[in-house]
Amino acid sequence: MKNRARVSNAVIKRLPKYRRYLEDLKEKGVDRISSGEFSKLIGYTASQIRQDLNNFGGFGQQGYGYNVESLHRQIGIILGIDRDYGIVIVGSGNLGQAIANYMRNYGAGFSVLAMFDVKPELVGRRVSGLVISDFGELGAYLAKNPADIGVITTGTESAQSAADELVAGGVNGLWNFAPADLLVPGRVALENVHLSDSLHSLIYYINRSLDSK
Amino acid sequence: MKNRARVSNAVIKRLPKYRRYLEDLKEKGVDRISSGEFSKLIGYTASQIRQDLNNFGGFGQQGYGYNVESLHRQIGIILGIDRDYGIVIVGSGNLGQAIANYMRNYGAGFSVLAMFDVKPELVGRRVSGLVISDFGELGAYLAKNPADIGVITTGTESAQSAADELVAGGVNGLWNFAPADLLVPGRVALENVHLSDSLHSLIYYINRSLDSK
DNA sequence: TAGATTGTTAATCGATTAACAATC
DNA sequence: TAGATTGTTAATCGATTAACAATC
Repeated sequence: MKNRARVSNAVIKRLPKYRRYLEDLKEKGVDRISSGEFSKLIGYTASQIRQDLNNFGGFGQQGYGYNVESLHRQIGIILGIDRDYGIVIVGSGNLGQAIANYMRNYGAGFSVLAMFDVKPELVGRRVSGLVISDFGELGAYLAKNPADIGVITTGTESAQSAADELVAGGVNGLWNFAPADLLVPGRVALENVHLSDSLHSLIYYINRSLDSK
Repeated sequence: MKNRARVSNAVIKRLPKYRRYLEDLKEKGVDRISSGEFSKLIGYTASQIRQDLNNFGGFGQQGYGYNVESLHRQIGIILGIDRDYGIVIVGSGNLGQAIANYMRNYGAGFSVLAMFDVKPELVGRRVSGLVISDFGELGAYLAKNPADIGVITTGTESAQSAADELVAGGVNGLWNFAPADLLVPGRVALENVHLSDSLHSLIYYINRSLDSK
């Protein structure tokens, strides 16, 4: 067990954004940045930026700031995106196909290994070079070809059973797009993309700003 | 200007989840629930549930709890999903098409009015009964057909100009799927679905649980 | 060296939880 | 009425911001 103090969820959720901005800066040829300049760009306080980064070590240098290239790489390592992940997608409708494409064109880092669906009319179809398999074959497939991440793009009613099969098959994380709160053992990471919840809060904010006019 | 005290973002983000669980309960024929029972189900403390709901009024009744059907309806009204929204989608690749389908099959509440793209090979194509138009026509279209919400499923580089056109065309909210932080005037609501950020934090948690084994 | 800027501790702010009087 | 459970105030907890000594 690695002795890393637990870092708050709020910090983790900001890391990808830091990395995204550092990538931009890198592309623009900027090679150093202070927490003050970074603050103006990204919209977090300088204090928060320094505090956040210091959860993982002292990446800066007094009087200089942070080296863009090196910090970008470090955050990649902290997140763990410096290695490859095998992906399996369950639910091969429109959304599943879009995610398959998204991940295949992501650049390095993700290999979409297989796609599954229960619907006979989808099984056998080709999506960006992959043939959709029957959901019933998922267990046997994972036994032979271990995967890191299971993507759930099924309907609500099938989401939990998809999760169960994926977990039984040994995946370490689930990326869930179904509007359901899945039950998974503690060892399995779960990240939800609840599109309908997101849309609902958008609508709240639309009406709030309409109200105040 | 409606005199509604500002409710914290954390509360708003929980409202759709409350509603989702109430919908389930309604379907199961449950007609009342106490904050204590609800707590066990949804995983928030009873205290938080009562506190959250009381931001919008006293929906409960001492000694009884909350009426499921009525609370479900009330939260819908608070969110503003008791009326219809016209949607325009900019970016008609895989993700845009998936979202178009998603919204068209959402049930009531959303009308996807039109879809746009810059790519000539997409323009003219048919997606679930809609013909994709050229992005250049967006301004003229919105002038004739006002829309409430603009969905941005373009690439990163086109996202800001898509946002600008949509805002100029009078939409009240943007649902942004591009990995970019858009600049929009205060009157326009903005909700981001940063898939890559979500995926990156999933990967962090996968590695953290692998570490601690 | 002097100036800039970090790393880190202390202060503040906001959100969550606990407690309990009000009341159905 | 008695019991249950809310609405709401007070206490706690955690996250953000401010301040500043350390140091490049």
